[in-house]
Amino acid sequence: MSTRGSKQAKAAMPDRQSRESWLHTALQALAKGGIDQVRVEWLARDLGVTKGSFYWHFKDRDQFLEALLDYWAEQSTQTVIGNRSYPDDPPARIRAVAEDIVRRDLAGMDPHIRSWTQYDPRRAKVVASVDKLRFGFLRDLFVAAGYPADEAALRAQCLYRYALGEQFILARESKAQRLRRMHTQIDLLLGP
Amino acid sequence: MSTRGSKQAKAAMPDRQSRESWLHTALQALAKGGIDQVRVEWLARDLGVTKGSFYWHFKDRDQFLEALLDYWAEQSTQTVIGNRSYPDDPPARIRAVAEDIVRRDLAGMDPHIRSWTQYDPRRAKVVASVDKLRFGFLRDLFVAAGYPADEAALRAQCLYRYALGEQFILARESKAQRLRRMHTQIDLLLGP
DNA sequence: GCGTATCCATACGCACCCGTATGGACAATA
DNA sequence: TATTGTCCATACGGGTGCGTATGGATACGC
Repeated sequence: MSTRGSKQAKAAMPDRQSRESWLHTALQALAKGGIDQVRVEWLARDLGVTKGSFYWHFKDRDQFLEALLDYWAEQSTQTVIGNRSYPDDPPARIRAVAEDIVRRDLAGMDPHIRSWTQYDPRRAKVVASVDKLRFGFLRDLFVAAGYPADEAALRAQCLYRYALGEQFILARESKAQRLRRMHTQIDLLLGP
Repeated sequence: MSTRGSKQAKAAMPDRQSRESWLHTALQALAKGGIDQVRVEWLARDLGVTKGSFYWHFKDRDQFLEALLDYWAEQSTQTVIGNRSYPDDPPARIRAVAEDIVRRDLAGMDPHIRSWTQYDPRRAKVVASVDKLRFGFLRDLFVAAGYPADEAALRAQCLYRYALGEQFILARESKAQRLRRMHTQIDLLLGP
């Protein structure tokens, strides 16, 4: 079936799986259809192995899902904070960061994550910490743009909820349309 | 076990189920834990009957879920449009409607709905129509407040996404805090 | 070469949930 | 009372996904 056993396989596509390769595949599955798409045997099929591998790396599905949530938190905070170089001009910075949020690979994952974790206090805590971190990053941008603390927080909260809500609007729009509207949106927030 | 068979049962709690009582219970289950909480036998247990009733009212689970989505669409649009009496003053109207959105019983359902329907074109169409209707309602409010069409649409889109995103923030906040922030938010949108 | 550790394949039992088949309880009607 | 229609209980088959038990394959240290 697969190229299993070939010794010239690239290091990027190894036969032996790691914890992270399982988590990565699970995130893909989660992004496509929610948490109930994350099934052990389905992930195994995607990876070209059997679940024997899964139960070697993880105790059970519950512990795996906990690890998956932490993995998502790590990925999504890294994406926002990122070490990318943003412009120095504060308004341009805000625009660039907002674009990154819209463009990022994790787009569309949030509804699934939040639907999954909404009524589980332990999991909700992880999501809340991610929200706090991402919001704080945005707020600091508005502070850098010259707004006082409370004004900056208000505008950051608006922008964050806007970006979050944007993911859930299922209207058939191009990414360009979304970006253009977000620019107008930011102009409104940076205005008075 | 239950009061099954008592003839003095209120009409609001009948022994015999209807299509709507199944759909209502399913919405409750959906709001609590997503679409995978909507299981035939679990709903039956909640209703105090067996699934024999379910399969008399519905063909199968798939058709039931289609009906459930339509039921949600009907409920949520009715909640927004509602025949409630809102103030005449446009800004006060906007505030009142926004409060209703935050306060409404359907709060917290959207993430589950959107996580469920995101990658199903037929279902996404239903959700998109709900978005369109709710957005149009908000936009008309801003038009009534004196904004030109494009400005009104921009502000309505911002407010709608804000309200949508608000549902997904899992931070431990009181409803009062959320309402207060939304008021400040609306003031910002009504400002310049 | 030998043992050991790492990682996966295979096979199995089990629980859960869907859908069906069949009959029974109850009400309305004649 | 007899009959018919409505609604539900019970029992069953079948599929699916979780977790385990066990052995095999490969790599590495000695």
